[in-house]
Formats: sequence, structure tokens, C-alpha cells
Amino acid sequence: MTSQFSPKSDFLRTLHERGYIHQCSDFEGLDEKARSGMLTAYVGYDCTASSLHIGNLISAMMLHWFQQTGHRPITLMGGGTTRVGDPSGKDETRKLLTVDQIEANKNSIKGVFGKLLTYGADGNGAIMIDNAEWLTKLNYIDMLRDIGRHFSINRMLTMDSVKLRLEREQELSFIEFNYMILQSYDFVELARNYNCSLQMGGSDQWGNIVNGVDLGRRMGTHQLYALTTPLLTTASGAKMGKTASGAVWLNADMFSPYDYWQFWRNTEDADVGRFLKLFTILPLDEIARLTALAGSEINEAKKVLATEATALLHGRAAAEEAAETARKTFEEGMTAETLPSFNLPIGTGLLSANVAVGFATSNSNARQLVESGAVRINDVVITDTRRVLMEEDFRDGAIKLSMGKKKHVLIKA
RNA sequence: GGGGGAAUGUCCCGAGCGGCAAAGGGGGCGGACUGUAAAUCCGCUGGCUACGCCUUCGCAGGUUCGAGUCCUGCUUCCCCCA
Repeated sequence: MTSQFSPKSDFLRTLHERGYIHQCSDFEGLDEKARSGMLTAYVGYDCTASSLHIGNLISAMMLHWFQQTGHRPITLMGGGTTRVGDPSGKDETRKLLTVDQIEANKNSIKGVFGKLLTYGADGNGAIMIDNAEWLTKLNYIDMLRDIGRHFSINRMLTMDSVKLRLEREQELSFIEFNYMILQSYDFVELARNYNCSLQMGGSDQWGNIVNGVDLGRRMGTHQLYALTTPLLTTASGAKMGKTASGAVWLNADMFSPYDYWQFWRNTEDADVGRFLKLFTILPLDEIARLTALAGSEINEAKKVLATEATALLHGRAAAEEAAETARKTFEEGMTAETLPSFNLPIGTGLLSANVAVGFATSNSNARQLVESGAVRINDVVITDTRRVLMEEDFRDGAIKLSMGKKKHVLIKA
């Protein structure tokens, strides 16, 4: 569908060329509208964790391009909807978060958008709103009469988010069943008060978004549009962004710029081109040149991907530093002073040191890793589980501790 | 209301005659090979003051030298009948 359509607007053309588009409720209509003047679009972000993760980055990048092509983006924080909980793509009911937790998460999440979007009241400056502003004020009877009557249970039961739960015979509580109604109402609210006409999101949000488009029509707003991105997977089919230690977070205090750089550096060959288009803002001809590199030369493209993606999120300086740290560590086998560092006293056991820096989850786990020859002190493999950190291990005030080939930290006394 | 079935290693799926730290997958991590890639092969995957000790099979009791396995009660979920 997307392949035979050639967009004329800057916005859709950019998204199309870079591979962001999965489904759209009306390509031609939206394209036409994007050509005729400034549009307003939004993406909603629920506050279920204290940071967004890499899965949220695609939609944020769409907002970025939306603004770059002359339109006005809205980031909608789900301070209200998170109190209800989205059942889309989840097998079981998520525990309800307290209002305090949601607020804390919201404040912690907000920061990343400033890196990708320019906020401001004038022109196409981005806007940030919290849907708690209107959702918490809804009155039940009024809501049923004004909004609820536009929803057909018959239709709701056919939506994937609901249908999958029913088919698998898994609980779907009434509160979750209401989620799509609230999200639909958000769209109408934004359409009325901010002249918003487009909602974007991941492909799992299609049902929720299209419901909003329908609700808008029934409640008499201007024409609304839906646009979704493909699900992010690697070429070998694995879900993106899962590592042993958890998700790839966007907040620097939860996932360091160095780790973030490493995450992109380890991209599979087959994904390099696709990721350069999605997660960097390099021009397409430059990307085409990088993607054409064959064999081990593709590593150069991976370094560019890592540095550019990191720069976008954490700034150029942090990205360059991560690149330099990696170069010294991997290419020269040196000990870079900029590796992540930890303070541990002399005499600390090797096993507990590995636990302390996060290489192992327990002493037993550390013991197994040491015995299998995975642990090195200053690049020398140590298999003695009773080894302790000694004065002589310190080189220029630090010990380089390594787990496997890729994980390195510095230990200072 | 009646009848039948299910819950297993706190990542997931899933075997389990009364001797079980519990088969087998997936995932993850580590090793080999490479290019910090993929594919492939090998190892690890409850905890500890570690040739031993402790804690695990929905919950609580009981039988037994010994229970994930048998008995009783309870909780939750599913199916059939009304």
C-alpha cells in the first residue's frame, strides 16, 4: 500500500522514504492536507515507567520530522490514561500505578522530548499537554451520554486489544476496556482545542487511534487522520531493545550514553540501513553510501549509526566521548579513563566486585562466570574465585574489570 | 447450584512411577569461530560463609523414614450441565 503511493507533501515523503510508515487511514487525504498548510499532530505517551525506552523512539522521531517539515507537534503525556492502563499488546492486566508514581514517571520522562523537538508558543513550536487535565474532570453520567453512546460494544469486541484477550481466555477488566474510549476522547479534545488532526503511534495503537478518528466524525470535529509505524524488530526477528539488564532506556541516568552507543554499535549488518534512516537525521544519500559498504567495512557504518543516534539523544559531546572510549577500548586495547567507574575498597572479593558493578546477579552467578573464564582484571583472565582486589592491581589509580568481550568498567579505591 | 480439569524452577513455555535442585524447549549470559555482526558449535542459567548447607512446584494442614507426586480443606482460572 505504501509502496505504490508517492507522497507529495514534504512530511509524508520524508516519513515514507525513511521507512516510518506502516498504516494510514487516508494517505491521499493527509498528503493533501499536509501540503496546504501547517498541521498539528500528536503522539501519546503513557507514564508506566520512569523513562521511555527505545520502542518509543520511532514515534518521537516522527514528531521530529513532522516539526522539521513545518508542522506543529504535540506530546501528550498520559497522566490520565495511565491511571486506567492500556491493554493493547499485553497478556495480562498490569498492576495499577498510584497517582504519585504516575506523576513521578511523567516528570522523569518529559526531559527527552526537548532533545528531539523545539518547544515554544510561536509558529510551529511543540506543545506538551497532560490528558489528566480533562480526563480527571469527566463526570460518569455525562461521559456515558456524550461519549459512550458513540461506541458500539459489538465493534469494540472486534478490536485486537480486546479480541486477543478474549480468545486467549485471559481476564480483561472493565477499567482496561475503557482505555480506548479515553484515548479516543483525547483525540477529540485535542482536535477541538488545538486544531489537531493527526495522531501517530506504534502499530499496536492502530485500533485505539482509528477509534479516535471515528469518534471525531461522530462528534462533529474536522476530519481526523491516523498514522502508525511498523513494529520494531531486528532482521533476525528478535524484539528490539531488550538486553539482559532490561530495556534500552532513553534517560541517561538509567542507561548511560556509553551503553547506548554500544547498543547501536552492535546492530546486525542487515539492520544498519534501516536503522540509519529511522534513528539518525543523516541525509539519505549519505545513508545510501554507508549502507553500500560490504563485509567488515560495514563496521564503519555501525560506528556512524552509534554516534549519530547517541548525539541525537545525549548530545554531540557525549556521543563523541562514547565513540572515543569504545575506540580506545576495542581497537587499541587500552584502558580508557572514560569507561564507567565504580568505587570499591582494596580487598573486595572478585565475586562481589562483579556483583557490585552489575556484571553478575549473585555470587553464584559470578562464580560460574569466573570459572568459565569470562572475567578479566586488567585484560588478564582470572579463574580463581577467591581472588581479591589488590594494591598491585591498580594502574594509575584504577583497575580495569571486564566481563566477556564487551563489558568493561573501571574500579577505583 | 451440579460435574470435570488446571496451577511446576519469581523471564516464558512445559515434562514429572513417593527418593527431585526437579527432563526438554525458548529467551538470556559466557566461551569458540568472526568484523564489538549474523549463522553454527560448546558451557552456564535458585541462593550461601560451597567437596557441604539452605530455600523452591497456588495456599494451609495431614499420611510417610521420605511428597511436586498420596489424602483433606481453601484460593484462583478454565470447560461442560442447570
